[in-house]
Amino acid sequence: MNIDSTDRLEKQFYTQSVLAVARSLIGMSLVRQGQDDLKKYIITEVEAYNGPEDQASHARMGKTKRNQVMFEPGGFVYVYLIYGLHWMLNITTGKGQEPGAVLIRGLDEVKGPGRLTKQLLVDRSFYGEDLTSSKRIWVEQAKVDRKYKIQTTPRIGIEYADPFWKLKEWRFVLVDT
DNA sequence: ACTCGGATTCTC
DNA sequence: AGAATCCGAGTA
Repeated sequence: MNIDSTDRLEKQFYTQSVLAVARSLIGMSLVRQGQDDLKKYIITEVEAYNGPEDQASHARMGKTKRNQVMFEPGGFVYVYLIYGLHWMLNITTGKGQEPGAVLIRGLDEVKGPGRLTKQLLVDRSFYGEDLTSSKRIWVEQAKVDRKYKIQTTPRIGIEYADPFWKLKEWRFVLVDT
């Protein structure tokens, strides 16, 4: 089997709206190719962060050194360090006009955005990685048959945002049925 | 140059 | 409930 699976998601998937991408990523496989091992993890929890008007998003202050990849067309990795301790893994979305990113918060084996980057060895070296061509990380359609529904809730850890944005149900969680 | 605080996790 | 621990962003 080809190591670079033909099931890899292509550019047009990521250039959809951030909400469409976030919802669709639930149940898909996050693939991590290491030195001599390839692992696939089902994505079970994500959050959508939208353009400058979203007062919970890093894009709220416009384009900066840290968030600049959010302003590119979708399909890139956006990683940043939070609390000086944890790397957050995001996937950028949109056509390039409107910044957007989906935070990967949980996998079937790994609960928590900080824990999963630690387990998958994702750090700042992944900033800007192209998911449509990377040799070490990408997303593909999961092959396993799994019955589930998608639950939505407000996003976690954004107490700084005003209620209008804090209350938006832009967190998506896989719930087995 | 200096301050502030965060899309979290672990331990007490 | 508090600590750990870094650096980007805002202010000047």
